[in-house]
Amino acid sequence: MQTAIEKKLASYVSLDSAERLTLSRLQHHRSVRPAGATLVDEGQPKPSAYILASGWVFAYKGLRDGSRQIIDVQVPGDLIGARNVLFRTSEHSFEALTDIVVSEVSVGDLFKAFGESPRLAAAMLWAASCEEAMVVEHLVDIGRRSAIVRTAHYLLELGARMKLVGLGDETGFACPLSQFQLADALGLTAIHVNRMLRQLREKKLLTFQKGRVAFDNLEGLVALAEFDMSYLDHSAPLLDQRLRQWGA
Amino acid sequence: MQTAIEKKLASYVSLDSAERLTLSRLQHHRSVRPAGATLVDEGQPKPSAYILASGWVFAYKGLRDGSRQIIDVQVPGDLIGARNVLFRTSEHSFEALTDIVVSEVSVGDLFKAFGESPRLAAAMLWAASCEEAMVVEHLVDIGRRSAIVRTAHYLLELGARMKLVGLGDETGFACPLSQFQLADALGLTAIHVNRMLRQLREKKLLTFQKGRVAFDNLEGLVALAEFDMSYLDHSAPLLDQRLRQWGA
DNA sequence: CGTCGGGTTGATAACTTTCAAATTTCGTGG
DNA sequence: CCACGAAATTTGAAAGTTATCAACCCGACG
Repeated sequence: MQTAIEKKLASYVSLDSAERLTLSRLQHHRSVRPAGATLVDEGQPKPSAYILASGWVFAYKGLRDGSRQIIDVQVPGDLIGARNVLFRTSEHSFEALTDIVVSEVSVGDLFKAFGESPRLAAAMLWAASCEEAMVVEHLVDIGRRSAIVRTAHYLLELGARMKLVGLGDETGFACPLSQFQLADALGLTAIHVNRMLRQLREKKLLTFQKGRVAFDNLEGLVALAEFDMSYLDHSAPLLDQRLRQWGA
Repeated sequence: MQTAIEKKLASYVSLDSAERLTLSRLQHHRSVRPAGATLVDEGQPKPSAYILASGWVFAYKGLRDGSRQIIDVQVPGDLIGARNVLFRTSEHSFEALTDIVVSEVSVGDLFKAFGESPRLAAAMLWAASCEEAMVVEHLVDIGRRSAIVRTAHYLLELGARMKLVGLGDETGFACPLSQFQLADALGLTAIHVNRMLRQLREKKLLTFQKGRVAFDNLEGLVALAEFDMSYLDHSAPLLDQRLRQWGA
């Protein structure tokens, strides 16, 4: 069976069997963590990354006053800690939102894999670059969009990402975030998130209940949120073209 | 004379004369742009990056309703477009805030330089990673800090960055941002920024007037903003240690 | 001299949080 | 299977923060 990351990367570039083997070797050190487990703690150097096979993880930064800001959430197929591993100690913590299955990947193995397959490296860097684009989009979300638009936009983005790994479609997806966690991601209060969700429900745009986000009116939702998913699109053709340019 | 980027990178790792030569070769294609010029426009692929030699640039994303969010600002010594160049079309626009001097760097030259000197590559990736950490910090700023704390925090960060390239000290720095632009960076209204600046002035913490930010009471300011500059610290020792680990 | 882009200020409106409490959901032990 | 308690969701009312609207000031510039 195809793991989430294999599915995702395959949608970026076509990988041959040697590359697929390299990728699957990266996922050897599997482990299971319970919901609530801390993967990487703020401030501690952690010279390994994780590939998330199943479940959700989120990266957050805690503030002195006890509040916190969720930077981004990782869904199956995402690389965890890619940014922090290479050159910096971790600036933020990672916590499992659900029970998860992760593969620990050491920096050495990652580099070795990159050396064996430039195409694989390109696909993974592309994925990392998409995740960074999402952080930027998140910044815009929080900085300049009203609470309701922000909420809609964020849930649409999550839906698009889940669809990319086959865990969601245009009708919705399973979302384990509590309203408190959603609030920490959106820079709002849980209470206000609740009201925004009610508004969205009353407008018959989306329903978020019992751990599932249902897009009741996807078109209307996209219009409300000004959602433009180009920042996380596949663009396999573009990536392939770039690779050819560089002779990889 | 040392350019800003040379000064900055030298503070990360010690570069030998060959590496310094490589770095200076990257800065051959100098050009001057007037304030207000657009370097990279949203949505257009742009297969080159820029090294900013002097002046300020900012990256922003415009929204349909005419408002915009400034993602980050680049000060002398920063690499512009590093993120977008390698694998993605540009998600946001770059605009010169002042008259600037930039060196255009093609992807090819960049890769070649990286091949010639792993230490140089590490230093530049480190710098890029610091810039990313600043975006994350910016996200936390906007998401979870009050307007006044946010304003103080942001100006402190800019001050720290300017100090890194020798353009500022603990008394303050020259800051060409208008209150409108500061507002677009902070996710606030220019009017509200004005009030926050007044409050900071009345508390004798900082004065922002005539294009200069003066830290009237740096200690108090750091306390108010909960400013912890570790996310953009030098850490030359750490980087050197990592390099040795990898045998570079 | 008049205009124009910033900056400054006040009054009012809108949005979001805070506080308080009721209701529902869900896991656990009886 | 039911009861219980903890956690999450939901709602209302009041308070606080930030945006909007409307002026006015000021220095730069043609």
